[in-house]
Amino acid sequence: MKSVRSKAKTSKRDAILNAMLDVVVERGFHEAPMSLISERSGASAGVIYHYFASKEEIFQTLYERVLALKRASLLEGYSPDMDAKEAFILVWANGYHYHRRHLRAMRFLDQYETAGFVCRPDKDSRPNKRQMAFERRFRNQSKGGVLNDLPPEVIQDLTFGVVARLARQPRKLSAGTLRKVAEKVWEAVRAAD
Amino acid sequence: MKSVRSKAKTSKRDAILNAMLDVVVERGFHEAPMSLISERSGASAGVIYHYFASKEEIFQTLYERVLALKRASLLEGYSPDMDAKEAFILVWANGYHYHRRHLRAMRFLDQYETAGFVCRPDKDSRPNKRQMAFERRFRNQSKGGVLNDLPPEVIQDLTFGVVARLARQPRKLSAGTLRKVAEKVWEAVRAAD
Amino acid sequence: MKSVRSKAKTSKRDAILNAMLDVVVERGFHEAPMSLISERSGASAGVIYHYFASKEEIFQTLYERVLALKRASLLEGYSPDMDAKEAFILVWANGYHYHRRHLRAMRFLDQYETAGFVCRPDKDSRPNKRQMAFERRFRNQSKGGVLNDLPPEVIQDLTFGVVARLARQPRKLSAGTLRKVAEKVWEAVRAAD
Amino acid sequence: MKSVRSKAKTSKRDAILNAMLDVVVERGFHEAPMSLISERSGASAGVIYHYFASKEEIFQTLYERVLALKRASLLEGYSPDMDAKEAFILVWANGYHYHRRHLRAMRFLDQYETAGFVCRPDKDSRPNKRQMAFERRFRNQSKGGVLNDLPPEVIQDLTFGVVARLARQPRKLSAGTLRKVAEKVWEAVRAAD
DNA sequence: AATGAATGAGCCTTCATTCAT
DNA sequence: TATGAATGAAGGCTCATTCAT
Repeated sequence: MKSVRSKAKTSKRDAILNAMLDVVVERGFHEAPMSLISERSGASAGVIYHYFASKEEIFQTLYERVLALKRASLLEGYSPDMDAKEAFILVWANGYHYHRRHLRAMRFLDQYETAGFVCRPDKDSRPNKRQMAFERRFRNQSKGGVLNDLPPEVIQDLTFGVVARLARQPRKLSAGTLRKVAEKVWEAVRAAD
Repeated sequence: MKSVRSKAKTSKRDAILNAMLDVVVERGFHEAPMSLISERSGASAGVIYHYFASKEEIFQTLYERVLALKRASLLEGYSPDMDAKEAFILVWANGYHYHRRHLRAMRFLDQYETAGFVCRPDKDSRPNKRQMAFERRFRNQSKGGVLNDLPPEVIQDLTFGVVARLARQPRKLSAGTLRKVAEKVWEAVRAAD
Repeated sequence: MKSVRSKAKTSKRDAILNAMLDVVVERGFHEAPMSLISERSGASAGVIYHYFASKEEIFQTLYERVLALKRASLLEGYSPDMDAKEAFILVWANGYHYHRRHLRAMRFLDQYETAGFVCRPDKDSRPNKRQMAFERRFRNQSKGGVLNDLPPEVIQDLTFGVVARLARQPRKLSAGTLRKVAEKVWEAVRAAD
Repeated sequence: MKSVRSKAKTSKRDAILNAMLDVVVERGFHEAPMSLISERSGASAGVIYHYFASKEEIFQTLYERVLALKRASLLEGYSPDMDAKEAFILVWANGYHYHRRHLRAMRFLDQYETAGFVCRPDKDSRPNKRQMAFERRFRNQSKGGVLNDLPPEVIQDLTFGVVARLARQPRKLSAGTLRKVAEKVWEAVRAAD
């Protein structure tokens, strides 16, 4: 009994979040009235406020959920034993595929961020050990990492920035092209020999 | 005086456009009520509709104006005699500086586009001869250009995509760093020897 | 209680319609702002749009409701056995009294029609058998009826047109006068002996 | 010079009145914005207020002008020597033709009156001698006139009311029909022998 | 948990009118 | 006389949110 109930609960909450995601992606932040969320999610105007304190909170929740998703699966298949270049290419391609699989969520992120919402620094993102080890390896040469000494935001942009935008393109890149691009990017950010 | 009148006229129209640009950049498309535009521009709620048919038209006008600006100044200082690499770096840096000088306008563009407004293909953008010559030079190797054969959207992203995002970063890059990044990018997109 | 709710619901909808009727009659179509309807009906500005899609729709609904009312009660007391003249006088007087009882509704109708609103032909007005029999009897002599051969619109005007306008006069006619007028009208439209 | 000027003046004033008449007839009192009057009349928004103190005054002026027109030509062709019945029929038919010739003006009148505008009793309508003589003749029998003793508003309605409505019908009545109707009406209102 | 009627501030826009020129 | 930019008070309508049920 309980589980059924709490499942229904969960699924209604999710329905609301999903409806909001869809609507924002399809129509933009403006033109995302609660009435539409209500209609699409199947939740009445009233209950929505049982699950969320305000419209803002739905955005916030969605934002955090999407961010969390994003952090999750980049390191799939990675092991510290791998050659640095191969590791980079793997993670980069992971990023590409991840973005393509979650295009709607990514577009929501875009909107959320460009629309100027306050993006409070993501508190839940304590990197786990694996992630920390990865980050320690892929940092500037001067800090003992395998990357060159361009400023971090530049590195960030050349790597994840590029992949994020490529993934948004309508045409999917072939595995071969993807690898070629990854190699070019690697050349741009790797430490000099 | 006619000039006074027409100047006042022009400036009020401009004041409206500028107010809208500012407000959208500062607060997003949502939360850009006409009342605020009115207040900031110094134009009464009523006159705005003397200059523009609707809020939408203000957006549209702004969008076109910003696009036109953007097209304008990339090739400054470029001459066909220049070495390809140097030319690339020059234009790339032009892009960087241009974006930084017009950050607000660029942010508006971002918003306009990510917010899902219909972006009708820019009809006024007939490239002039100089631009066409430039484009002929900087195209894929297989088409006789100086760039490698990665797909155009990839090239686009590696070059202008990167520069656009870097320019949005809060910290301004030094001339040295800028040049270094440009060189890396150039290595990524240039045709193989 | 369900009945309470649905009653409240109904009565609020009705309150809106009544308020609109009153306001339009008292002040005309122009000068019938929604704010006043809201105030008079006791419905907030917002809920009105819960019951009606637009101001126009209120007009439309009112118009149809009034038309339906009008069709209802002309033949009260009429029986085919009655002498034609007496029948005519009865129905004519029915019309008079009906109009006087629903003066406000009739004035609304006047306004609606003279103000140039589109009056789509009243679809719900299928005459029942009794009405059809009546109409068959009271038609032109050449078609087997008891009326003379003046064109239908003239007949219409001499009978219902006259009664409608008389009913709008401030002073109520006495039963005697009413009968006298009805007889005069009957003389004007009856078939020659 | 002067005459030219004052003629232009007059014609602009008239243009405004005519534009208003047209617009009100075509679109109703609501939806008759000054901007449209300005456009249709060729007078700028500003000058209109040189000729009229307010929108209301335009209505008022128009109303009085139309009323005056109406009074003007009913007695054309009438002479006291005529037989009462013939006189009645003549004047009645005059009314018919007059209304048909000035349908737009009449519709304006309808609108003005049904829209509930205050209709101050028409002060300029001092009947001239001829009119007074006519009215003295066509009054109740008990007051020495040639009409029966139905109440004045009833008489009014049976005569002018009927003719006014008939004239608004799309189809024009033939001279023959017109005469027949006039005779019927005459029978309804004339004094008993 | 859930409904959906209700609220009322606020949104975009219109429009009668004024006023500098 | 004439212009038309400017004003600002509504106007119709939307929408996040609340609340009785």
